[in-house]
Amino acid sequence: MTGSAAQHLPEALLRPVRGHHAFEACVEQLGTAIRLGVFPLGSALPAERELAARLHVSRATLREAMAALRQAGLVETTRGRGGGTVVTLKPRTPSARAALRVTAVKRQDWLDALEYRRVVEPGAAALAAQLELTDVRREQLERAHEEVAHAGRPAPHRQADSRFHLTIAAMSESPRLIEAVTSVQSTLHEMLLAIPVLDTNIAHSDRQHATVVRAILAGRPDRARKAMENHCDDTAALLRGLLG
Amino acid sequence: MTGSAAQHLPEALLRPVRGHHAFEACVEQLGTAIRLGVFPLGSALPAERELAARLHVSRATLREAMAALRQAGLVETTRGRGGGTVVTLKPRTPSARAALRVTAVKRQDWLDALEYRRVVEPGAAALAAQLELTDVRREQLERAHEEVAHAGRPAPHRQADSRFHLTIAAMSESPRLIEAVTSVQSTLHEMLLAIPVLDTNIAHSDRQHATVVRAILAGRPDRARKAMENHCDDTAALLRGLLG
DNA sequence: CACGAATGGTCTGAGTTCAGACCAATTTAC
DNA sequence: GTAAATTGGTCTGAACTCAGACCATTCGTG
Repeated sequence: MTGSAAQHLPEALLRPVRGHHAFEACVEQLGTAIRLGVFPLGSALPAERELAARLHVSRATLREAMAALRQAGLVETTRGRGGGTVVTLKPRTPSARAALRVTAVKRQDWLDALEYRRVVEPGAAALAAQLELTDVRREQLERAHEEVAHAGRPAPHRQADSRFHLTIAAMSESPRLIEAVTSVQSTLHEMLLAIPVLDTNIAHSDRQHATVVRAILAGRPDRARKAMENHCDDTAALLRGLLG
Repeated sequence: MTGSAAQHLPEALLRPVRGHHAFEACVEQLGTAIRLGVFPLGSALPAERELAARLHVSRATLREAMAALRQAGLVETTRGRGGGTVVTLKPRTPSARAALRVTAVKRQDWLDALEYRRVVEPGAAALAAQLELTDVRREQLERAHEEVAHAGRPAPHRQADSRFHLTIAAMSESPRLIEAVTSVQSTLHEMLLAIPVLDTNIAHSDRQHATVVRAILAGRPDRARKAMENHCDDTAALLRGLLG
């Protein structure tokens, strides 16, 4: 028996091979993107055929998802050339009531997301700082940062914050990291809807954003990572506190 | 137009909603686990009903996957009580010939995996070091480490190395990190099959493993992370060199 | 030996997903 | 104003996946 030491591994490793049905996954991904502000209010989603191709899903399945989003009031659709599907969802304001329904499993998942975030977001920031960014990219980053500072409170600010973090992830140019940050921001967004955070922290948070941006633009990976770690730590401490 | 700055995000963010069909995903996950040594030669897989439940897949689908693994010679199955499915695959020795078929896309994916690894594995090591490990866990870690040092060359050593890294990930107790490390080790394994590495590096690698283990057992997160970063950097440099 | 328990093997009917062709509405180009 | 292009809307038959019941084989227990 060569490998009895591996006894504990299958236990930890075997995980669901995929989450749920294809159309549910589409609803979730598109809904999340809309709520995070990747597709802001009034903007158009890609055409069905393109979207289906992007998500590796048949058009029929994608359309089921679109119907769900339409029914939920997130988007509206018009036909013909120049038509398409447009975002109609106004950013929601956090409500404390949702916090009551937090199960133990979800709580555990949220805490895990905070740990994970503190690994992947600083990693993405460091990677972004390490690359030679084009002028276009540098501008995108500065723009995303400005929008956070100038966004209204509280819902638009939340979306702008998500976009800021996702923009940094995109700068890393690592598909795996981009996916990791997207998934973690989605969970974070869910948490923040259930656990409203006070305005007081926003100024602090914005100062930390500025530090991260400076480090990335200056090409200082270690500094960028450290700055993002501080930011994640502070946010996490706040959320863990409110989670009890 | 509130969010024109987000123009670049959908481009980077929209990703396939799921990889492939369920049974292909099962084949991949189980095949990977077997090749990585999570299920060593001669060990038994969990019973079909349990595996199906674990992978969130119907038994019918799981059985299709099992049939594929059986046909590929990775496992053998016997019936009746005390029967089950047993691993028959001997660890493969790397062959240089496979390297010829590396497409540009795959090459890009491999390089991404190296970047990603350098983020998630040090993160997992730090998290593991930060937790209060039970005696059982400490022993599992030491055991996994010893096995790497004592494993035969080259294929069993490769498996033991995977198990070692996966063990550290499991110690982090973060489902997201465990999945990240599993996925990255799978890609790494694929790379190492195509790009054989010389024995010379193994001694160096083992010394780095020892440093990581010491830091984790001593409860020094920063030290553990740094040590794992060095290890990832050295492995990555080697592989990038051989990839050209 | 007989029975129970655990395992893989088989079957069925319903629901999901797919690829692709085709229809309908609308705007743009000429 | 007409034609082309682009978009969403609809339909079909095949393949995949599911849940669950039931069968066959083997081992341990009494």
